[in-house]
Amino acid sequence: MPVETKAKAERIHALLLERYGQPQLRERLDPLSELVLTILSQNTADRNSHRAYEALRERFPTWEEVLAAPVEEVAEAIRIGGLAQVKAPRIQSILRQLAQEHGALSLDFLAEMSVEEARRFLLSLPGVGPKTAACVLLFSLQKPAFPVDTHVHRVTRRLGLIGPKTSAEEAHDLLAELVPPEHYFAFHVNLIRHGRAICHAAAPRCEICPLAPECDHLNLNRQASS
DNA sequence: GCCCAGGTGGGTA
DNA sequence: TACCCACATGGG
Repeated sequence: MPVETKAKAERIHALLLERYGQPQLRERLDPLSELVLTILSQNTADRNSHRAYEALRERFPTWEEVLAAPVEEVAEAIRIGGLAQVKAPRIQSILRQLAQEHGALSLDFLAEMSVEEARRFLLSLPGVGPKTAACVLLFSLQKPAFPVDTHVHRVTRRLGLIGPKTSAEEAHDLLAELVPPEHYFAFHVNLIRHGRAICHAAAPRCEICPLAPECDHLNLNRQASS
C-alpha cells in the first residue's frame, strides 16, 4: 500500500472527525448476540434489523429457545427485518453447530483466539461473510478488523482510497492496512455517517470526493495547516 | 407504485 | 474466477 494513500486515509479520518466527531461506543454485546444482530442487519435497514433482533429476543429470551423452536416460528419472529426465510435457518444452523461442537451456545471462546483464527472460525459459519465476521471482531471482541459495508465500499472508492474495481471483500484487508487499528472504529462509523449524509447512493458521485474538487465538502484539497 | 435501505451463497459461463 | 441473481420487508 503506497505511503501517500495511507497519508490520505489519515487526512480523511481527521476531516471526518472534524465534521462528525468521535462516535460513541454503543453498549457492547457478547459475540453471539453481536453475530445474530449483524446477520439480521444484512441487506436490511438499521431500524428493521434492530426491530427484528428485539422481537427475536423478546419471543425467545435464550438461545436455547431459539434453537429448539420450529424454524417457521423463528422466521416469524424476525419477519420485520426481511429475508427471514434465509436468516432463520442460518441462525439456527449456527446455534446447532455451537451446541454440537462446542457444547455451549456462546462465542466467548473467540476472545482467546488470534484475530486470524477467530475470523476463520466465523467465516466457516453459514451466513457469515467478511462484513459480518469483521463486525463481530471489531464491535464485540474489540479485535482489529475493518468491516466494509455498502457505504464504506462506495465512499472509499469515490475517495480513491481503493481502486474503482476493488470488491467489498477485497476492501476489508486493504482498508485495514490504511489506518492504525485504534482508528478502525471511528473511521468505520464516520465513513458510514458520511455515506448516509452526503455521499449517498443516489448521488452520482460523492460531494466530498477529491475527484470532484468543485464540491469538496471536507476541504480535502486545502493546504495542510502544518 | 417506485426507489431506497443493504450481504451472502448458489449457480452458470 | 467472475459475474448474476435470489432472498423479503418497511419507510419516504
